[in-house]
Amino acid sequence: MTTRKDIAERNDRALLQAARDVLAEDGAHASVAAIASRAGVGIGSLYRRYKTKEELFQRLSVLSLDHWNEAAERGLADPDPWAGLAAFVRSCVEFGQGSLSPIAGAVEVTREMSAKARHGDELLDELVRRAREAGVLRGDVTAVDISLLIEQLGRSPLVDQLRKQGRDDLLPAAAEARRRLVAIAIDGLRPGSRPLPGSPPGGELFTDRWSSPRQP
Amino acid sequence: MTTRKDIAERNDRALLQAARDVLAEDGAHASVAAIASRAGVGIGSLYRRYKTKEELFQRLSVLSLDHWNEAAERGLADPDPWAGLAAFVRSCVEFGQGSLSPIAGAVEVTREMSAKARHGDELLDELVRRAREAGVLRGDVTAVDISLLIEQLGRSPLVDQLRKQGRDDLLPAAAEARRRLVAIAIDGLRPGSRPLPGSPPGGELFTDRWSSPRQP
DNA sequence: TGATTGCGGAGCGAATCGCTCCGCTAAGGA
DNA sequence: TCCTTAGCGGAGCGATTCGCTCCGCAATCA
Repeated sequence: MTTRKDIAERNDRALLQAARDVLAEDGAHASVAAIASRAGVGIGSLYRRYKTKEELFQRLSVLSLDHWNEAAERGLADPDPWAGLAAFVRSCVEFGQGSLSPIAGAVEVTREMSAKARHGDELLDELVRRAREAGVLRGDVTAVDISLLIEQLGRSPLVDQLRKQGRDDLLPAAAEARRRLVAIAIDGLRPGSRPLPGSPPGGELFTDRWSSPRQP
Repeated sequence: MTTRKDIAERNDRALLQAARDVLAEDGAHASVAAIASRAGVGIGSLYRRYKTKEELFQRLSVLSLDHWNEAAERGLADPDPWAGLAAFVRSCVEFGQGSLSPIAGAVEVTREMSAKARHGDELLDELVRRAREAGVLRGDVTAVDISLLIEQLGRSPLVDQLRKQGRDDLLPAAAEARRRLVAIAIDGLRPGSRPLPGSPPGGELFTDRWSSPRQP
């Protein structure tokens, strides 16, 4: 038997996942109608849970930060420094961290969010430091590089395109191709003799993500 | 002295580059007003050159396919198989091939475009075959994987976000960080003992990109 | 200098936006 | 079993943004 509460919880989860999907496809222009439709939920139901579009996006941001931190903790708990780091990256990519970059500069950043972001930075720094000391990470790869890698891999243009064309039959193949791509990119982090171009990016790029002022 | 013709040509180049930039940031929702504004050109001037928005996007697609094919020819001309492949990928990423995926399924695909796309597929296949036979490419990396890698790296979320926040001072650092990221991803293509997950994607995924029917 | 080219942007109708409100279905209580 | 009511879906609101047209005016050519 499905109680009211069950339906509500299922709808809420569907809404959050749909919001991530639509954000990944449409970026900052993602509309609430598209999110509700993707979730298979009426617009009215969305607005009973979230007073405004911004409130939904803030909730999404907090959940995303929580996932980042939990994944980093799990990675640190792994005795193998490389396995821990790789699992962290993979988890963040699969969660869809990268799809949130369009709203990172658009939502009001609460004190809670910037505190969690700061903590997440520290955890990633530790993951990187541990992997580098163990010699399983390219010496010139920084935490900023990994953060950007996660963001860059967050979207799946091919999956988006196929879905818009209604080629649902090819979606599994596309998802698998994407998984291979992520594996390739992660392998690029392992030690190699080829130096990366340019100087390592400073911390300013990283810590600024959730704390910089909104565009007026 | 700047003649009328000079101004027209400069404007046309600015429009095409602006279109790529805005497409990378806003995806399929990119507006002509945003493109013209980014190019520093009036909307009227844009519409004298291109009758409709679709015509601009088609021109962009053809230029993109041309660049792909020329970059692949240059890569094949390089006696070093790995250097040729890496230069091809880097050139396509820098050109912004990835930013066109939102319109690939939206514009009317002409016979000319699908012919060029088919030729581009053959060139990439040859680049991959050559590199693999030379032993400078992971044995389980396919042409599809490389095509997806180019598409995935085509956007630069961090640069977009910083620009929207008006942090132009950080743009050079962000661009450099992106260059490092591309280098990391390309390095992942080199031979390694770690097998990629899943089975190699079939050609259906690849050749379908510019030839599949439009969504009704 | 007069003719003319072509640039920039105000403004058009149409489409889409975020959001409100309400009829109606179906779960809960007796 | 039947009434109550929680809560879902979507029509429709005003505001905004869309693609695109048209024209006044500055700058170039003859």
